[in-house]
Amino acid sequence: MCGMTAEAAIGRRERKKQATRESLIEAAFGLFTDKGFEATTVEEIADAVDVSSRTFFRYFASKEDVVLTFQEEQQVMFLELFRARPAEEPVVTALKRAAIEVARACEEGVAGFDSQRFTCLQQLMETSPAVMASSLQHQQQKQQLVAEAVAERMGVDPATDLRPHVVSAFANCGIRVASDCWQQGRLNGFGTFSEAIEQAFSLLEEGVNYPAAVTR
Amino acid sequence: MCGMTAEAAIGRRERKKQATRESLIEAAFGLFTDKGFEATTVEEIADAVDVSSRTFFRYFASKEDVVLTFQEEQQVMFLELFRARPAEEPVVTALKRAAIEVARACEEGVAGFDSQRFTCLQQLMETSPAVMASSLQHQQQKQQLVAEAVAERMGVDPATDLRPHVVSAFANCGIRVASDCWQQGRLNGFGTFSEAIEQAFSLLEEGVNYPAAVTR
DNA sequence: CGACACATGTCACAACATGACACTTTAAGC
DNA sequence: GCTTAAAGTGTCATGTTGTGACATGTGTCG
Repeated sequence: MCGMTAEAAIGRRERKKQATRESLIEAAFGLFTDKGFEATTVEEIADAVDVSSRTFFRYFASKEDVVLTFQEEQQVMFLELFRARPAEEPVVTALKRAAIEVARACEEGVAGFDSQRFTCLQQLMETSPAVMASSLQHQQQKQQLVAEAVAERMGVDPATDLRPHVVSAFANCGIRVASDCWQQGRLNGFGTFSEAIEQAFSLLEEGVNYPAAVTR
Repeated sequence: MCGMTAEAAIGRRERKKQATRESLIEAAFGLFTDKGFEATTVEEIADAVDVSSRTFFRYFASKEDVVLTFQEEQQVMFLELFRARPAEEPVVTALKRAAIEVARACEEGVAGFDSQRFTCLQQLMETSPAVMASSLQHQQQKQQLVAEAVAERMGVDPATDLRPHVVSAFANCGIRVASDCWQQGRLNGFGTFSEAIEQAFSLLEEGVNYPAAVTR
């Protein structure tokens, strides 16, 4: 540990790769913010970083893929936090706490979590159907991992028990709904994203099978 | 009502349009089933019906759009059935019953609901990410309508209350999870799609905030 | 230094999607 | 019935996404 950072430990080639990758993301987010998602072409992004379009597709499978980078990081963090929750906590409560922590990180912009990009991603999803679609799909795909973690915590077999899948799907939904409603300025009074998440998951904790006449 | 069907009441032009549209769907599903979604080109579909590719895009906004036709119908039926549920039923219960009815219709192939196409759609979603993505997006989009119906039933304002949105999102999830797990042959013993739906929604009715040790 | 692996550029190409314009069929008015 | 407007379709051109093949440089390691 002679003061070498992890960055310096790896070779120049790897460093360059990371650099162009990061540059591409940076350029992409910039252009998307300025001109919108569909209006900016892959060629423009590549040109901005001075690489060929072909190279862009060696880093990202599609134009959508660039913006999902961020979501991927969120997902990883979420899963880690969830696994770290104390075992005594009921499942949904643990999921809620984990989700809130991620939301906070996004808001405050902790360690690599750029809050500006977070906002940008939210807006892109609203304005661009393509981004929305791939975001949903990505989340859906990652949901499988959450289901496994949930099953482990519950001590049941995810291959035969429906419950962990249902729970993880609902967690997904909670986050999505909170995000949507927060974006649209719903939630009378509540401002932050994490508060929206809190609210959505609390409903799930309490149960949602409301009778026809709702008074509370 | 001199024996004229609704079909004959409209003009020849409209009839032809419906015919080509239906033919396109038919041809598309056939080719998708045979060769898979990505492997069949729009041109092939168009050729099969003897129209130009350009015409295809006058009927459907995209290749994905063809397969979503069916999902759209399901959605419409679901909303109708939900609205028709007795007011005394708790919300989630009503959603469950409606979902089960739709599932039954798909299985049995009632009135325009071809059970073969239903199966095909399910498989396409599993095998083709593009289909999955657009399906998710379509469902997400239609969820707004369900939220409004839920809000109406609950007697609350969807613009300021988070609950109807959460509930409709969860309903969506329930259907999705049931579909996925049913496809993958999970659900020890339970065979039909409607039974899977039943199971998923029942969990939601009962509440899902399970403690760490699950015994039941 | 020299051999090798890897990243990138260039070229070619297929498929999706859309705009513009011309042509035919259908519907509607007199 | 004839005319005229509207709607559907075909053809052509074009832009963008995404991928395969091959050549060329640049980094890595012995």
